[in-house]
Amino acid sequence: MEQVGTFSMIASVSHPANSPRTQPHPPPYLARLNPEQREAVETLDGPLLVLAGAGTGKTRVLTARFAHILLTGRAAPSQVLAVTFTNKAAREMRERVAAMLGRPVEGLWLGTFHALGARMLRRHADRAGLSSNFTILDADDQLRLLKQVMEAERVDAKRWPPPALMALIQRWKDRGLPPARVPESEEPEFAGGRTRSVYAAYQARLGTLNAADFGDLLLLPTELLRTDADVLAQYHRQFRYILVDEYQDTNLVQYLWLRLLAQGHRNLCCVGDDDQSIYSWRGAEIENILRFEKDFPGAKVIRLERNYRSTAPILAAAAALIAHNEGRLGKTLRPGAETAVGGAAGGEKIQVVALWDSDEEARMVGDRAEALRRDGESLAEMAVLVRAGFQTRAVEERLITIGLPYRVVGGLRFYERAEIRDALAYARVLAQPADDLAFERIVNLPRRGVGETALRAMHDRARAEHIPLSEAAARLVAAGALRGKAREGIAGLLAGFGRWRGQLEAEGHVIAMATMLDESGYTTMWQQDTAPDAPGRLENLKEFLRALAEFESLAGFLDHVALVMENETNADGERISLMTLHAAKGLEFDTVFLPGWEEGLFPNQRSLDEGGIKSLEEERRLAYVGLTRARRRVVVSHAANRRLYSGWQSAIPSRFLDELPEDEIERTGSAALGRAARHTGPVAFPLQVRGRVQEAWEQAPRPPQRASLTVGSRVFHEKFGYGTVTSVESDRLDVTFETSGPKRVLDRFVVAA
DNA sequence: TGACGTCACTTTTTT
DNA sequence: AGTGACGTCA
Repeated sequence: MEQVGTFSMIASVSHPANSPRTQPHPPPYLARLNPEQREAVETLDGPLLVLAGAGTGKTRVLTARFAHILLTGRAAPSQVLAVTFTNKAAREMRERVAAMLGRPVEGLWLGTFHALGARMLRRHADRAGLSSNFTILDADDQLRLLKQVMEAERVDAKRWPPPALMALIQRWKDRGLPPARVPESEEPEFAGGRTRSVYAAYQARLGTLNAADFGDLLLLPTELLRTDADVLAQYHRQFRYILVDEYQDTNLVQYLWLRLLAQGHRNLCCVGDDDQSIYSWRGAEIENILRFEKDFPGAKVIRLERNYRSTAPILAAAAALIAHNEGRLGKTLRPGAETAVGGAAGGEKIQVVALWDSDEEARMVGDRAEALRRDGESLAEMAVLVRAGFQTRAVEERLITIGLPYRVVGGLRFYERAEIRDALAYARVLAQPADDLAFERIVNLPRRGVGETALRAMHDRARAEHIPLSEAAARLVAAGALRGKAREGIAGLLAGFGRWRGQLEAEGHVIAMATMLDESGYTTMWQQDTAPDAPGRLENLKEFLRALAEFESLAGFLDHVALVMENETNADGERISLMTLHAAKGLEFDTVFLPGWEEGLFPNQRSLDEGGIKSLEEERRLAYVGLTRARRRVVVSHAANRRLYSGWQSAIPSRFLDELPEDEIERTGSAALGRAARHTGPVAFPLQVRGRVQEAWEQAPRPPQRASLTVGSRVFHEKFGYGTVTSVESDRLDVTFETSGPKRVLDRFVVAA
């Protein structure tokens, strides 16, 4: 995009008129908007909700609005608060705003909820009982800390799984509840009714460690704004305009934080799409967006419904699907004036492919992707979007076999690998000797003969004298309280940290870090490791140092790591993308494959068990997100049998398939033709049975004496072989198979033996 | 302290 | 099937 203005424009634009609409020649960033978009950009005063459907130009509106605020002189960059959900979105907005203004913008409060929360918390750390260089703990550290606290509080970790308690605490934090505010009535039947005291102890422990967990980054600032009128007033003065992206994904504490900040000027603009709310499991409350007009009286609501991304059949299918949801604000996507490809009338139908098993499904995806590439389509414009991460594996294997380049997005993340976390722990101890969690991780890594006994001694001493672990270790060494290897090992490590800190001062963080990894023996440990992945880990460590070198200080780097847990997107070469539906939100591709549309998997059974109808609606929104990622072509598929753990599981087609409009889809597939099709080759046959795959399924070999199947019946299943029925529940049978163990199958897939 | 065997569990999604 | 937690043994 060409540069549209500079700050020299500000003067000329801001003075003469408050309403830019009255100007004869609107600036280019306004001219290219449709009327609704333009209204969303120009409605600056008061609360505003922009309901932006998929592909309706949401990002364009947000950035144009941002630029508009600055260019009309309504506010300086530092007076606008812009919140996104992901780091990627924040980066994008920053770049686009800079492009519109024609230069980089300094002093912006633009970032993710967590990054901005952290920034605020560092400013006022003392008021939250922390010092400003507090450590941000990741999920792993949180859990380890909680386990320690549970032990100290004598809560049996065997009976009460720590992850469950962690989830409980996080949920409280998501709702803006510090320990003191959790009502007694919410004490669950868990941990012997002591969850709240464990929570309190956990928070206290965080305080002594000078650490905050992810939830605290929002909880503590919100608590601060709530209780400290001075701080609140300070931010009211500062933030004249507030912009929020993906509002449908906010949780309660994020809502409270925003509401407190918005009380000042009431210029709050939230952009979101209730049909794309897919994070309730993480505490997001779709009610936030549904309630907006009540929460902010006098709010204006603008709907963006013109979709410039997808073909008409895709939009029709998505609209029909999402119409099955009850709790919606209501909004229908329709093709925009100049629909990208195919025009409003044209466009390929949605393809629904029925396969025999997940292997065949993977083959279908690979073959079709390959065929499309032969026709000249770019692999970079194709994506396979799945419900659950494990589904990518089958596809990956197939893509490797046929040699089609792919990348898994959001799979294993760089900063979660063991060697990187180890290196980070070293870095943390270097930066903050009091970081007990990090110290504990590396004190015996590589092995230094520090076992349970030595560790316990350190813990005891630390607790008794209220000092960090590393300090306790030093005193134990000095007092000669440790023996043999442990003593030497710890003494050597502590001496090392002394040197490395000196080096940090003198020669900078990169040199110090590299020396530390070498001298501590950590690098050597991997060099001597004969495991096949050891060289790769060493390579990762080098990459770690490269990443470190891009930051000015160790502290800056550590913050980045905690908050920007992204995997480096090495966008080298053309690759088809594999990712979960969640990870795909906000992206778009020409061709989208949606495998695994089966009951139990999608909609996901576990999700349904937990949340009932609400969860079903969320699953449906996930399907909606999947469909609307596609510009030109969607291939949905489902398999009758899926590899699960070590064995196979049979499944029936997803109910979502029945919710797609028959006119917009084309059903093909080999599954319904049964065994014969599998032996005649990979060709996909159109079903002849009135296009209804469901009916074709029912034509599959069916036991004539179906009704006679009872507990104890001996049956035969195509995939699992012989077995005995252990229970019958309408058309579902539990069968213990002789070779593959107990399975739940549909009666139509077995015959009496 | 560390090596080895057994066992249960996994697969929903992640800032 | 692959993994991690846990117990037993040298």
